[in-house]
Amino acid sequence: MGRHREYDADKVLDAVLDVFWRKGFEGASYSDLTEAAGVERPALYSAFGNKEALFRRALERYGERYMTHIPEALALPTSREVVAHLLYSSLDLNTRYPDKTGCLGINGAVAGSDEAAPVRQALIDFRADGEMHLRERFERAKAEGDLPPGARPEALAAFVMAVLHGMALQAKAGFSREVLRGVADQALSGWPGPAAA
Amino acid sequence: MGRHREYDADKVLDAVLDVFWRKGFEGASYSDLTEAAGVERPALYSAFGNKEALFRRALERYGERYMTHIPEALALPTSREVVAHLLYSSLDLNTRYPDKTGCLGINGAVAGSDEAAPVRQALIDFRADGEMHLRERFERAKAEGDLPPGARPEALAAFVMAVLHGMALQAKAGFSREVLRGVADQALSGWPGPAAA
DNA sequence: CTGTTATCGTAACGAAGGGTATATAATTCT
DNA sequence: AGAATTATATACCCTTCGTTACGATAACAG
Repeated sequence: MGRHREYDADKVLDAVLDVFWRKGFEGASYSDLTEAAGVERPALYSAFGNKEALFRRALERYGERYMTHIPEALALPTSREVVAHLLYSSLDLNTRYPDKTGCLGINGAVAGSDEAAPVRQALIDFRADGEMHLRERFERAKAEGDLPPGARPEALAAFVMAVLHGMALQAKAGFSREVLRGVADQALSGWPGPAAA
Repeated sequence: MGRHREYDADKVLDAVLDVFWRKGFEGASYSDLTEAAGVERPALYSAFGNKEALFRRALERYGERYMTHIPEALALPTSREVVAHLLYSSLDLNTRYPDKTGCLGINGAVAGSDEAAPVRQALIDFRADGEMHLRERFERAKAEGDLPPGARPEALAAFVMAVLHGMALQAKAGFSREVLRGVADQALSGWPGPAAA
């Protein structure tokens, strides 16, 4: 019983996600969020909790809605294809929406006040999760002979993540798809093949 | 004539720089800055202007004090040496001070409120300046035959910057020197040599 | 219809943000 | 010494921040 909510909580979360994507956690004010969501302040609080909880929900949704290319990539047969898919699909995501370039996993928070430390840690964990899956995929590739015996899955995974994050920063800085494509190409050109010693 | 200032403006700027390095532009409050500098608020204003002007001065100083490895790298004889020096010396800088990891050029601001847009642009310009010098260096390398005729200096420069920035983010996230070394190694392993077609 | 329950909107809260007015202390010039 | 000038320090300004009380409104159960 009781009154029904007059807004669509999913749409609200999407609107909030967009704002966090553009402005990051600390850069997005509650007024920004409520205005974008078309909802009054107490509605956001009652539905999602405080700003940090709201951000975590938005990050979770980001993973579900926009990170679908990661499992897609990991399922490809060779490590080279995994990396290629990861690079080019991330490039696309980072530049697809002109009003929210880059990646929430990075834009959300890099540096900031001490109060926002838990949010930064959540983002670090978020990125570490992807890196872990990638490392495991490369370990498998190494075991399968798809990567040379001397390959270091941990280093390769960290390298791919570094390029992805670097590209995300560049996208946020306004770099064109073409330039980012050159970055991805170069990252891929040095990828170790199965034949190497 | 008039009273002498009781503090060392250079030391104050260094202290301010450290805070911005750790917390970024918007994450650093004026109280943080004055406390670290050991100086009252009006002193900062009278010496450097408002927060944005103070940040720009700090960024300028950062370039002078901490980016000395860039001209060093550019002066090396081959593009491979240039990149190697850039990667490993940046790695060192990004992890040298445990209390200010990463790079001010990135930590300073990635995303944030609309009010801070000029500061973000200043940082974008700051990074673009380094990339431009790198691209010019690679163009020279190409002309000298140090890079193959098919090499794309713009893409190579963007790639190196992407790796550098990705590593800076990883350093800020707490990655160890060893892992970052693996990233740099992999970035360098795919570098085009003079012999390629 | 009435009582209960949950949402809505207004309006406010205390805290912290960046930025200054002002009065005092220190130094130099005349 | 006295006037002019510059730095220091206290204390405050106004705005915005995240968060919440509270009364009005709407839906359901009996």
